[in-house]
Amino acid sequence: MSQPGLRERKKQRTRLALIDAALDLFAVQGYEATTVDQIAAAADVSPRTFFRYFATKDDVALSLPVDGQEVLLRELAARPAEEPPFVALSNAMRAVVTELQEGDLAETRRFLKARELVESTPALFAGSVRRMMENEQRLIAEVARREGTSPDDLLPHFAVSLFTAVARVGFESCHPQSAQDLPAFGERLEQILALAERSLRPGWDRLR
Amino acid sequence: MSQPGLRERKKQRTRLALIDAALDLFAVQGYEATTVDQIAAAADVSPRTFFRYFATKDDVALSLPVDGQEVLLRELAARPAEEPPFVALSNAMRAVVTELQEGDLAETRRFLKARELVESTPALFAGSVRRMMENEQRLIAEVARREGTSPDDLLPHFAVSLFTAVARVGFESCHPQSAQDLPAFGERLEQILALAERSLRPGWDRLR
DNA sequence: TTGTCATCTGTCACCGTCTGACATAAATTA
DNA sequence: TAATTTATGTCAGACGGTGACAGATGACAA
Repeated sequence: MSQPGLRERKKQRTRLALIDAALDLFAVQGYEATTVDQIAAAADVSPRTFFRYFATKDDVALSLPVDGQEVLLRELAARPAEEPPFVALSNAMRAVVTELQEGDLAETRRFLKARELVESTPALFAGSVRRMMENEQRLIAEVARREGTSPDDLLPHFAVSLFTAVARVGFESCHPQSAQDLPAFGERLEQILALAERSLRPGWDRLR
Repeated sequence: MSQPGLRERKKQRTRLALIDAALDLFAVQGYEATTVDQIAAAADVSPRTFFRYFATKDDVALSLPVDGQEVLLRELAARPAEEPPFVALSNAMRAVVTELQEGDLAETRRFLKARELVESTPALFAGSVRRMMENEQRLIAEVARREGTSPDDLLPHFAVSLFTAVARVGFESCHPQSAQDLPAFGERLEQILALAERSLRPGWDRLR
């Protein structure tokens, strides 16, 4: 019943072992105080192998949140074309949160752990922001495609930039510890989206 | 007439020498291909001394833009209390651009050079965003102080986050090459601020 | 089962960033 | 000029990250 071969399963196992080992060590000793050698030793692989799975040290903590960005992009592409950019982005984000709630428990726990760590570690936070900005370009491209405008057009940039700003503010002071607290994510999201709606003029994100 | 002593002047000179050497080398060879040793050699100091002036390699390229952030904060504090947050932030930014136009020519040239480099180098751009986010906290604190609310309050976060998003979009595709093109900055700023005003409801950034 | 092939892994050597410690040289002050 | 700061150079080293090569291991066909 296991689609992937032994080799592939082994790879996934060491990948998760590295992530878990890193997350634990980071939580106990702090990010900077933990060396790649320690992570590799804890996961029972050579230091060189670590870098075959993750390009940089922060990648190991950021890989899960980055996957989340990927999901957001996928959900955005799935939204109907009638929805204006900001609405589509909002609904895509709602779908991501829902997906997180319905996902595997261990996976959710890992994600929360990683998020907590990233939020409280400046170096990791910086890396996270960097990847978010890279992804922002792809969000802009997708919005431009939906709206039938050029990616150089100001509106997609403006809409996406505003949306990420809103989302960032919404989640920055929301720290669910366990998977039980997860609905807090959804509530917080609705709260901040409501505030955004109160602040923005109707139809601002679509040309008339 | 020179207020600071010889020692202080010498320090400023090597500091500028390091910045100029770095900016030149970065422009010619690229950021990653340039080593700290090369920069130090070009500025005629030991590599160790480089790190006494700049904590990291990217610091040397980012120090000027970071100074700009400092100016923004100072100008914000100088705005009258009647101005709502977003207006005060806008006017503070206008003041920064004006200050840049009226400043020393060589200084302006350096700033433009650094900005161009940061914009086109992912690693530097990431560092730039990181520092901007650190500064964002101070902007939030200042807005909260002006409005007499807690820094934990959602509104200062929201207002500052929206403003930086707007500013970022406005400047991202504006690349004045020489000091002559500098008015383009101001025009671009007015353009994006007008778009923001069209998109936001009047009075959104202040409690009623 | 066996042998071939592709792929993953460990070892080694290396470069570049960044830091602590110590000695030296230069500027400041008396 | 002598004494005291303070900046700088030299040195050694930790850590992140990479290329190259060899050996181990799973995939696959005969």
